Amino acid sequence: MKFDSRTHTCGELREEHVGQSVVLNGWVDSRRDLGGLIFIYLRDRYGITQIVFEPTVNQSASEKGKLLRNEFVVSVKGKVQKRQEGAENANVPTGKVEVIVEDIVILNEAETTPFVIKDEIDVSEELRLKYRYLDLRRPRMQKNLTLRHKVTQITRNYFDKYDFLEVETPYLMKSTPEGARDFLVPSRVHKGSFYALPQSPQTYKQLLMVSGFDRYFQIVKCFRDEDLRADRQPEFTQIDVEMSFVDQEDIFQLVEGLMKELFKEIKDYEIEAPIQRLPYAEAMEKYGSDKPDLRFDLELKTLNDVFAKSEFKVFKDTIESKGILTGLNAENCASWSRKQLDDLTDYVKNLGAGGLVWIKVEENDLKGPVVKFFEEEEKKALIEKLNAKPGDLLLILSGKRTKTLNIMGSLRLEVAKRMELVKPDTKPSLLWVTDFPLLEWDEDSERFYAMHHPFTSPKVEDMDKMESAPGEVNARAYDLVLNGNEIAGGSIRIFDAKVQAQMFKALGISDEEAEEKFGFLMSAFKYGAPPHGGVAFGLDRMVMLFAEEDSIRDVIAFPKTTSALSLMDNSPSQVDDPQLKDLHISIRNTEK
RNA sequence: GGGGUCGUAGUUCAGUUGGUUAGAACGCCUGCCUGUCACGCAGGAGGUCGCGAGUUCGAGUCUCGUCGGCCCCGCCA
Repeated sequence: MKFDSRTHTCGELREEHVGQSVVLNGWVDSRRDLGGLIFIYLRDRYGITQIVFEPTVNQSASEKGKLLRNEFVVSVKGKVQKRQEGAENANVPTGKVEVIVEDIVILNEAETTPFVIKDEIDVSEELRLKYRYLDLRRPRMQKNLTLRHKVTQITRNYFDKYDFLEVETPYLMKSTPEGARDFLVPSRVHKGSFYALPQSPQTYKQLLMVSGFDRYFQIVKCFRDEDLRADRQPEFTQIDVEMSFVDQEDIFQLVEGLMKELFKEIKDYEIEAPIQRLPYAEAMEKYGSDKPDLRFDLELKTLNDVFAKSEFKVFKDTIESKGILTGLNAENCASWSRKQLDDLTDYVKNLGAGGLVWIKVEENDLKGPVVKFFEEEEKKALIEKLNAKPGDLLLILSGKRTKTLNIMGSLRLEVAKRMELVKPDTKPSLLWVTDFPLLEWDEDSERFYAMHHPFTSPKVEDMDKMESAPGEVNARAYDLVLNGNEIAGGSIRIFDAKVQAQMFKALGISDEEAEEKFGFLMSAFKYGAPPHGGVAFGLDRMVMLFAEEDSIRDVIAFPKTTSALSLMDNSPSQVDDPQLKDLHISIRNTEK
């Protein structure tokens, strides 16, 4: 059904329309004024169509055509005609036809835009963000937002198909002590009190389970007041899901089904099912990451055994202090120059490593600054362990276990990038990382923090260690990883008030505090809470990966800069004193 | 909070050792042009070198500060 005066869009006309009278509306994308004859590319979100002004057809229309400039908004009426022999344009889907203009209305003029509305243009992101409404006219951005829409539509249909209800949860809620910094909203009615914007609807969706809405989902904004990154914005969108009477396997099935549909519909790609799984401990040791990119191997090997008796001081100290020696084999990279190796060394040093040991494998020997400290046996064992052959480059890091593995994980990605291991036709890698530790020790505050969140259920078999050895307890938590990006995470939740109390205790949260902050949840659990669990997807990241963009900013209509500013509307901004007064707020003097 | 990097015409950039009037391409404006599609040709306009101090006879260039973009560490249950 048509809702406006257009008969067709600018992406629609083909040879079959030749002879038809049409009305097109759109923006002037470009003009080629040949004097008498004028060609205009007319653009809307569906495509581009060439319209032609010929003085002999309509003198006054042609005169108006002369006035057109880029980004003018026009409505044209005319006849579709086949383009002349040799004048077709194969680069445009509508390239075999054109519209000969009989009448034109200039709906609006446009000043010269700060940048040309074209995909190929090279313009700073700063300017794109300032004039976001113009940036969004570019086909690339239109494509990205269309893709985003498609992902949410597929998602809604998928969950609807399986009886999930989309329920909206509040954006104004109670501030929580754990987790990210909250965005606060001052209460006008209640002097000195604040709402917080949700970091996620976690507690609400659990309460919905208690209420008997056994299958819930919501595509929902979440807010975290932390520093930004290419893949982190202060407000972002989650596909939030929760189910009752389920275990981990059920969630895996559900998610797999959704991923299958998304990949099929969007990339026309059949994912390999079941999605492979990797326990957290193994992911860390083999790939130095809890979200490993498995599009390539480059597996890390722990070398403590190889150098158990080493006299090389760095290795010896590491082994004595129960640290880790981890190495990887960059195959056929022995030809890397001294400068390249220095760059790699700087790379790991910037991440906090003491240094980088590099060894080039030659026909009959190893070569590198520290090889002289190695015994023959060690060399042999090293070659065997890393499966090294002449021409390979071996990289070794040593130090505290977790930190060193993390740095090695980053180095692994850097090396893969330099080796160009990911090619355009490389298959995507989807995997579940499972068996996360429940708790994480924080050196600074000398207490445990929940690795996932404080409502995550411990593994049944680890339950007895909750008091004796909380650091060794694993969680019924899982992350979905796509090409080295965490795109979803979830867990089976605690649904027993007693276990929840144990958890708060392990976190060093007093009964009083637990009651004050989460009393409503604890209380709800007393009235018949079903076992439940769920998952939440980072929609922005997922769309970013499908769109093959490097930043989630490119799949968000109006994103913030890395300093959390909106360059378009200049927010955040100061507000008038009366407004503050209403909210019982005064600004502290922060002058230096 | 910290590290890196960038900021010069509308845009993307060049600008030598600190030295005459800060350049190019694209865009824009004017004229010519009836088959262009990166149209072509001829001409023209357009600059607070992010901002503020300092050094110097002289600063786009050196120093310090500051604002902003991007990437990363910390942070992100």
